[in-house]
Amino acid sequence: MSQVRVRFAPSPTGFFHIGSARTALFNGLYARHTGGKFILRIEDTDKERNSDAFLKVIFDSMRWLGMDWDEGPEVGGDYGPYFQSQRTGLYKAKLQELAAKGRAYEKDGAWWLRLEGARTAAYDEHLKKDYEKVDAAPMVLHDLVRGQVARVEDRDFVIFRSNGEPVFHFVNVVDDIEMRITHVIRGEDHLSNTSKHLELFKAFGVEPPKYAHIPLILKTDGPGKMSKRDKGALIEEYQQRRYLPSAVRNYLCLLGWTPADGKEVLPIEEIIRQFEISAVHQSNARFDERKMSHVNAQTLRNLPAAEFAALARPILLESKVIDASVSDARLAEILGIVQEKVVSLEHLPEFMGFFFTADFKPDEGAKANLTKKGGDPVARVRELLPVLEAAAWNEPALEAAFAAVGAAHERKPTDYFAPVRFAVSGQGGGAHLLGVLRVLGRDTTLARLKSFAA
RNA sequence: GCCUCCUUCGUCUAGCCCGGUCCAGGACACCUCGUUUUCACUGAGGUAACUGGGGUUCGAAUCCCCAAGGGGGCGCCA
Repeated sequence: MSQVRVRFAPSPTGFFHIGSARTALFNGLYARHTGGKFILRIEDTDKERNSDAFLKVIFDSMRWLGMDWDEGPEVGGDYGPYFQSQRTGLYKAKLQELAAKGRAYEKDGAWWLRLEGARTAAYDEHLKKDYEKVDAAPMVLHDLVRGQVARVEDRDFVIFRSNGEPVFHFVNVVDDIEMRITHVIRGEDHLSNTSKHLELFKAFGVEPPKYAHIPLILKTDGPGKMSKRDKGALIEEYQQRRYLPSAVRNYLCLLGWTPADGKEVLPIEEIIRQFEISAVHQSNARFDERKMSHVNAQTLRNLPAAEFAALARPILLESKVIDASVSDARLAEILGIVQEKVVSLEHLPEFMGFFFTADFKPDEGAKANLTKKGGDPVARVRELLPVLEAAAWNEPALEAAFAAVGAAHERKPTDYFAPVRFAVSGQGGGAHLLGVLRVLGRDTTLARLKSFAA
């Protein structure tokens, strides 16, 4: 079989929707899996609804997600131009081709595709109007995901508007032919359009590509598919919230497809290796922000330390937690104990800000919890202070100090943990406490404890 | 109204094609417990599902039919 050629064909009419991202992703995965080509084509035939700003959103989002295209805008290719607005001549020529065959005709200023079959008058309950029903043969689709799906297209449809512009169904098919597309992977919302497309391929006398209609992403709760107004529906939201693009991509793969080996958090190379269209699910999936967040956290913790640091530094700079004077070595030391606990880059500044300033904002909830377990927190810190002052500043010694003070006052060593954490960080949770004290350093730790106990 | 797709824990799903190994496995979330480390960590447990009804069969989550529910489409939008 010849080389696989798939395309993602968005219309720059809005934001980059999570469903679009996944469609693009599945196309890209299939291209990479098979060693084929991934083509980006911009469907901007409707001038009323297009904008250059939206175009940039598509490019930025796709690149952010690591979905680079082999042919298309900004990269070129042998089958361009890749903007449908620049292919008008081609569409007109193809329309003439159908007209010459007697398969297209003009009516009310628009051009229509003429279906083959006997005609009768009928009434459409939905549109509340009469129409000419065509007794056409069913179009049988052998969908790679859904199997055989037959549907009858029973009336002629518009392929060129009266304003001279071609409609979606027409350009979509013409370009798939001209661009030598071998597989069309798209959302299930296009399933019932496919009979129109198959009629067009038939009219052109061209063998249609293989189709794969993938399930849709539904709202977390409530009826219907994700709409752009739903929380979490737009890729830019994840960029703003510091999600790792690889984690977003990973989660999106899990919506509609399952890795054969059952591992859910896995690198893109492994996803590409395992990805099969035949394994794509048939049923729609509900979007789950919490699971996505979990995938993000897992991915974050699995990052090599250097990579984590490279991501963390600009975020900490931007939030003014650190300035440029903080050395890589110092940052690495802190990040070393933070990475295993933090769940998102978004929360990194508040999670580790106390390492750089004593002027942190105490967590009121944590403060309220202090007295619950260990009694009076100030008393605990006072008991502990002299022992810590005498201790060597490494984790085993610090652990021994907590144990000693606990034994001396007939308390559990852990009764001292929460007060100490709160005193040095203002928080109720966070990185491993002994590590925090070690990295914070003897002087800073003791100073904050004294200040707390004063 | 018509066309079409889908239907396993709250959610994402494995199993279904090739019926018995499934009183249905995993993950997220939730709950409980654990550690001389509190915790946004980690470990161990737990609650929780084959939409319903017929049929085929010795035997059905798995095959067939019907119903119900959900999704999508029905535009000179894409």
